[in-house]
Amino acid sequence: MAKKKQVRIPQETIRRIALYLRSLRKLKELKFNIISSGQITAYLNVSPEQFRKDLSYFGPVGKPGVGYRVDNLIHHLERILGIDRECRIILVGVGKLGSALLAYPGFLNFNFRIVGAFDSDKEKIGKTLGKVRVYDVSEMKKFIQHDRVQLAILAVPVESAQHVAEKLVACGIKGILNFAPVNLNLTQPVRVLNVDMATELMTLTYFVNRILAG
Amino acid sequence: MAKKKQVRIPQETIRRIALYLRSLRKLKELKFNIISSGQITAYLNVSPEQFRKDLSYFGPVGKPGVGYRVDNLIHHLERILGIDRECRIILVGVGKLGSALLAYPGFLNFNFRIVGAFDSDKEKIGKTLGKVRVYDVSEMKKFIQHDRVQLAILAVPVESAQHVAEKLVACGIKGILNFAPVNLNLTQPVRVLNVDMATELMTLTYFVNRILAG
DNA sequence: ACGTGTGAACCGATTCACAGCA
DNA sequence: TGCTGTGAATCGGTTCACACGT
Repeated sequence: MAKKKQVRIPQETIRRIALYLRSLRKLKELKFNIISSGQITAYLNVSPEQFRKDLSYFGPVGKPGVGYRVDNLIHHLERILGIDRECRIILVGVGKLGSALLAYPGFLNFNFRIVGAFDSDKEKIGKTLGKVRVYDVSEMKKFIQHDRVQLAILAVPVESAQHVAEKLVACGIKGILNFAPVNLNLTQPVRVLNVDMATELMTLTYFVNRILAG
Repeated sequence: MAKKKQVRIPQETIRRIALYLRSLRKLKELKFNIISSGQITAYLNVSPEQFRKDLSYFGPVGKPGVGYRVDNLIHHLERILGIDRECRIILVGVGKLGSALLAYPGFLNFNFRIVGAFDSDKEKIGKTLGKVRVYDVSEMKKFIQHDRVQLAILAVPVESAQHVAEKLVACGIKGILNFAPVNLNLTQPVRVLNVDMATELMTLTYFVNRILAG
């Protein structure tokens, strides 16, 4: 995955690439073979120039005067993101939200497989939700190391989030998708992405009030 | 809510203000009365300067040489975001994810109240989850207009998301928190915020591979 | 002619540096 | 002195404009 230049790649570029990929999958289903930057961005709130610029960080892939081969581009983007092979993930915290996430079909579509769920509630341990079995948190380390798991979804209550996150990092986890409404403080080289519904709603409220104010 | 200048306020500033608010609530619980920009940002991955700059868009609120009164600042930020009074929201799509969101306690903490849930499944209509009753989608308009609801959480399957979103806008909804993995195309003045778990995981995978590569 | 790829120009957000108040 | 508030400088990302390949 050779970066072309020493130029730093914006995080937003990566996020958009994930978006392009989702869109391309749909276009492929609809039997598109070749598409242009204008076609793919038409329904994405992204300009064609932005799309081409995003791709340019990773080297040429389209044909001037023609466009992009859909298959080719999908594979290219999957390689960039590192999801061209199966990514094993674990889920910690099998409450209401955690259970819902276990059933979320979107993950498998993109080569993510939840290999285990973990909780400290004896009631839940041993059960199987969807196709995923729930284990005791004390078994996390074994799992993470045996299956070379890099990513964890954290869906525990806010009180235990920091503690569990530290434990995950100690077990070797490199990326955390955090659903707990708290800022995790971790020193190790871990990447954390927060998904915070309440914060999103507050942001939305602000902008809605702006719309209504004119 | 007088904006001080004609300067456009960055969206990230608004998102961070929501973050500050969450943090301040916690500090208040811990009996802090006065805090400085350094104290509040210490655990937030935000610099004190950034914090002060963010606040500066909305006029002075702290005391030089002293800091900020926690109570005062909380109220100030709530007013900025428009959540100083109760915000009524609805939820559409009572599947696994929708049900989990109904039970999410974080909303109420910030003055959001889900006044109704909607689904097209006759099995679900009439039931009460948590304290929220599930209604037929055909009753949405009545609700939205009667309760002056501005915000909707969209948790329907991806196939119906665009259709339902259009319906919501037609009913007068001004902001949508969209959990369906699709880019909604809406022309009216509506604000859409997307929460897409698969996209987040892909982004995370990219950065984790970067960490491991050095 | 058409559409990609990309350096350059532009624009907006963050960081810096400091004036001013308690 | 300590900390806020903010113009100015810097930095990074997006947009523009166009050279090049088909």
